[in-house]
Amino acid sequence: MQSRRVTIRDVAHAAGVSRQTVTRAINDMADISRETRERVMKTVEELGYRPNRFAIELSRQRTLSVGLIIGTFRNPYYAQLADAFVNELQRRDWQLVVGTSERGEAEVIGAMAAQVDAIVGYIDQAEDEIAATFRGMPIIRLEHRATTAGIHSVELDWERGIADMVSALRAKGSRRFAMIDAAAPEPHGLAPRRRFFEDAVGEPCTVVTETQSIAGGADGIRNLLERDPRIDTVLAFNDLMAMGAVQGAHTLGIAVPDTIRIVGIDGLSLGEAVSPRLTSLSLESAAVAGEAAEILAQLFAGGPVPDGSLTRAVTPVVVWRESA
Amino acid sequence: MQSRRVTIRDVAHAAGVSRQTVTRAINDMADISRETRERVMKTVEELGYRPNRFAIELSRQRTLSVGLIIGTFRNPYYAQLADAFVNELQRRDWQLVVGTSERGEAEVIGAMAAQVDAIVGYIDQAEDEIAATFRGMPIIRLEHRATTAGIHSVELDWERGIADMVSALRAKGSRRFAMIDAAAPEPHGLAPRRRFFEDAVGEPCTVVTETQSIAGGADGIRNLLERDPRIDTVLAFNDLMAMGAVQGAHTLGIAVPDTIRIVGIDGLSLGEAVSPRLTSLSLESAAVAGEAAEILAQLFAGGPVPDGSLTRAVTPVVVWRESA
DNA sequence: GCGGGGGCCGTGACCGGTCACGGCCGGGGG
DNA sequence: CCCCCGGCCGTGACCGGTCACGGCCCCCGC
Repeated sequence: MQSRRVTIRDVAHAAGVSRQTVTRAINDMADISRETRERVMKTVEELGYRPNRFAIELSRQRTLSVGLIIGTFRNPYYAQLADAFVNELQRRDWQLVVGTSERGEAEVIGAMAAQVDAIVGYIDQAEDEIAATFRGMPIIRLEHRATTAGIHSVELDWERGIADMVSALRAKGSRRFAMIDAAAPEPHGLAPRRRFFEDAVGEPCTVVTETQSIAGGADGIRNLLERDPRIDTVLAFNDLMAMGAVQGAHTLGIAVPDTIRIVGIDGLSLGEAVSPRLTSLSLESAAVAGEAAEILAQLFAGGPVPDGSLTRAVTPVVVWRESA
Repeated sequence: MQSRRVTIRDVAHAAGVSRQTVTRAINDMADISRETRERVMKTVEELGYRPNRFAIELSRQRTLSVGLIIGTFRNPYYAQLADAFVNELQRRDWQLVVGTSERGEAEVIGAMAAQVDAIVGYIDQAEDEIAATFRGMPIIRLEHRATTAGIHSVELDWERGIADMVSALRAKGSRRFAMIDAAAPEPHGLAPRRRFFEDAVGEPCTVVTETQSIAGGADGIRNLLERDPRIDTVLAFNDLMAMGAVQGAHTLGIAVPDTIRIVGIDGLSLGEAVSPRLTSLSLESAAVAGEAAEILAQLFAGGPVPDGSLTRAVTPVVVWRESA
């Protein structure tokens, strides 16, 4: 392991050429003869030269890394979202640096701000505060529409997604709806799930509140059935709870989806692995990542960006599998 | 949105001082009066100045970002590993950029190499090939011991971990062991699971092979019991399959862990959420991340690094919950 | 009155690349 | 024979910060 990094000057000296010629060789540029290029490349090889990324970016002024802020990878939804972003950004040759808001969102964003060209993710802090702290830094908020100039967003159209789901369920014969809500909603204002569900169903429906876990889902369906045995369709707060619910139904000897339909929210691919395979209102992480990337591209292009907020919406759509 | 980035020179000019004074103000350095500092900071605020990270790193020569290569976030184990790395690196003020080897490991590593100061992760490529391509770049292989000079590793001591697990199980009364193996082992040579399990058990035990999913786990326990009804302990290839197995046992009316003990492999926190809570041979992702970080620190320190490979081992340890 | 030290600030070089430009040389057309 | 052009290569400036150093001024002590 060499003590000091070998620079382009070292290579140039060793190969008996100028720095510029080394650059030409490395970057496949014109104005260099075949043999010179080969000689330089051989020298590069021998010296183990790796160009300094900071120097490159400094002179090229090209932008390429975006920070993603999520809650935690231990939540499968966030993991899947991260997966979507990796794929999307990888496709565009951008780098993804991830941060977890577990130990202080502000700190993480701050540390990240020095390293990335844009930040996208689940952000709780007051928008105006963020906008003030990181003026000039492109920021995209996920799930909720941004209301502050300079902060953009890709929002989820809960209202339409849930309404579509309910009417599709009705078409399949659902009549008595119920919901297993989560006890302590995460700070990101996940309330819309329940609100729009009740709106779409029209009449007030039975709702129980349980802990966000598989066990909570199992408890949920039991409590639900206790209150109203004629329920034929259950929406769970998320896929994990929905999985618990189908498991609970199974224990209770209730056929899913024949006597009771169960649908989750998230659209986790994990839902493919259970039996019956879980039907779920997908939060479309791939689409979210795609739209975010589009906004980013627009911002990076440096073209005429309205001084307000760029917003794109994706509507959740149910992926029909077996449980409903 | 300003058309061009505002630089330190702009700030200096606007505040009527030199660049160096601006630096002093920004970085809380000495040799600057209170009032000058305040004036400069106000100018910074007004102009929306953000220092260029590339310029900073170029002149400071500090290293700070490491790339993590995993299979996919859709595999909960990788997600948990990523989580552990985010936490570990965040603690050390290093940045984490992640890459997924789904669409071409070589491409991802290549793209990453230009952006990070070290690479750690699950790597399949021939080691010597990698070493040749990225000489000088610190590389840490996960799970498997590196055999090529210049490539380091933190390996999993499957042998000891599994042996300890088996003897602990024996102490609890287990006598007839069985295993639900995975049909198509991932390329990373996951074979050790079965091999060391059979070694530890001593006598040949019943093994069935199923698909890597919850449903596969359920099938597995059914098939296992068909072959040998007296089985009292089952090891599943991973936690997902183990969850399927306990679910399947439940369906069959078999008490877990009373008549049959079930343990998974991974140590997913997801196992906390099911009922009964899953006992699992934890792959200790936090420890793995920690050891990797230690190696990284040693490498970055620039001290005397042996020309061979740095290797640390972590032994899987079972987290006892309810299923065994 | 003079030397020295500390507070405060500015200048030039440098980090490691890239870019714009200019020079040299050989060959072909007028 | 001259000129021009294209292939090939090198030089200086620059990207936007930081670092080492030096200068100025004021105050204090002898």
